[in-house]
Amino acid sequence: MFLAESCAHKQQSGVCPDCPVRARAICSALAPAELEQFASIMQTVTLAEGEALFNEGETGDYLYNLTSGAVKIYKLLPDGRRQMTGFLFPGDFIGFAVSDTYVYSAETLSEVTVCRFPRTKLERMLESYPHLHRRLFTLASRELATAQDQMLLLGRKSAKEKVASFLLSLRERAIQRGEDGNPLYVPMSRSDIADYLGLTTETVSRTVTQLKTSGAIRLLEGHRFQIKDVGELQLLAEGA
Amino acid sequence: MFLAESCAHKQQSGVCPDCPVRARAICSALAPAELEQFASIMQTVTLAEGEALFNEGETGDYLYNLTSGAVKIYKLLPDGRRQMTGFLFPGDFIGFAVSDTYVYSAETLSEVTVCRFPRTKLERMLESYPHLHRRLFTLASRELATAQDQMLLLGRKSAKEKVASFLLSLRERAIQRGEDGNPLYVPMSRSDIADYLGLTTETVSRTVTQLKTSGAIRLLEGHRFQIKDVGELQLLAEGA
DNA sequence: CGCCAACTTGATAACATTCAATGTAGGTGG
DNA sequence: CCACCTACATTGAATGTTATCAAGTTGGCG
Repeated sequence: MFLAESCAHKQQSGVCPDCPVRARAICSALAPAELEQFASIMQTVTLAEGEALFNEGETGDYLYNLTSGAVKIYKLLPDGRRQMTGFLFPGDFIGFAVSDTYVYSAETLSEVTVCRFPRTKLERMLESYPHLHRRLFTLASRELATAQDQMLLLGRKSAKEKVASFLLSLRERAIQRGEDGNPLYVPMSRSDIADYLGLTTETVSRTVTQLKTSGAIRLLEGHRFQIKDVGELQLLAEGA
Repeated sequence: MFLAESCAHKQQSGVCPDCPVRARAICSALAPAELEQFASIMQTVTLAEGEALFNEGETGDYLYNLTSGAVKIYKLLPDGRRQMTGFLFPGDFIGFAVSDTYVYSAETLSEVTVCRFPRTKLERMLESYPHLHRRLFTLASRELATAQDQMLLLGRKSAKEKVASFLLSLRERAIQRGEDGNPLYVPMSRSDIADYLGLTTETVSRTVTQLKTSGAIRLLEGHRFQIKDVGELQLLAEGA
């Protein structure tokens, strides 16, 4: 829960062409010359685990693109109840904004590097490169579809279905990023998972144990899950 | 659950300039000349209550803009469990697509009129008018924020908080559309509301009764709710 | 006026939460 | 290097909110 100010700010130009996540990030819509201008308004920032990128309610001065590590996005109720609205991985864009303040909080789950864009400068650049809006629209639509899947999960699935769905979606995204997804790296705590799935830590723990006992998964060292039977998990995820 | 084919298809050009929802719809991004081209690829369609605009899994041949009436958007699990992902009102856009098939179903809650756009033609038009993507991005971002609020509701709020939040958000949107929002028109059934809030019809009914008994609301004729104490409802919605 | 669907109300049950205790692993300092 | 400490995870028992099952009631529409 520390602010981003405590971290190293390195101004780096000319690194974008070699960026490992460029194909999936917003930058994929840019020609080389544009990419250079893009890089000129951007800072590469490294954050330690547990640091806040920003908090709900703060003025949204920066937008981010995650290049390594993982980030959690959440909203809070006045009494402290928390709902994760997403987990972000390399290539993901952070800070879709409708208002001038952030409508959710973002915090690192691991050491993280991000490309940070001052909002005003990025907006000015978007004026000149309208095709970037197309890219942003695509990314936002995709996130919207994910959000709708999550609503189905939160509103209508049982604890077991939720956990199975969660593991499968993490795996799916890992594969999208070019990892093999099995064993699956699960960097978030039981409590983070619980707040993502609308459950308690205890229920998540019990359910994971059930899946372990039933032989669908196996827990490995270092926050890694081995999925022993993907098909089984897919059946569980949809309530079969 | 009937298909849209059974309804009247009226080709109407030149009506857009007078459109009551233009300011809030995607069309607000268009200059008069562009609007005319827009209208030329569009059909105005009227549907009766209970008709499907499209179903999850069908090829997404059309996009829609709702001009009157109300529409429900939902996803289904294989065993029939349903999650509403949204209710749409005049001015709302239907059919943000990431794939070539619809990822949810849309069905009318009342008699409805929509502007219907063939996807391929609209996409071709988007090529020539890139600023439309900006508009689409804004609309998608807004929907994304709404979806995140809904995740918080589904994952972390009690039945009472859910119902209170629901009524307030309906009211908020009615006000945005220029209606006064009190009494509030609630065109959806208890079952629709339940599937939106992740509850059962019985629980929604009981909770509404509670709100009625506590004096926060009053039920009027014709699917109308009078909110007697907005502040009270706002407190309930956030768990105070 | 009567019928059917939607809504309400009641009794019971289940799933997940809450409260509580124990177990485990990673990191720190002696 | 090991013991300790803390945070995280697991397990257990009891409780509670909401779901389920089952009647009734209302209201809209032919």
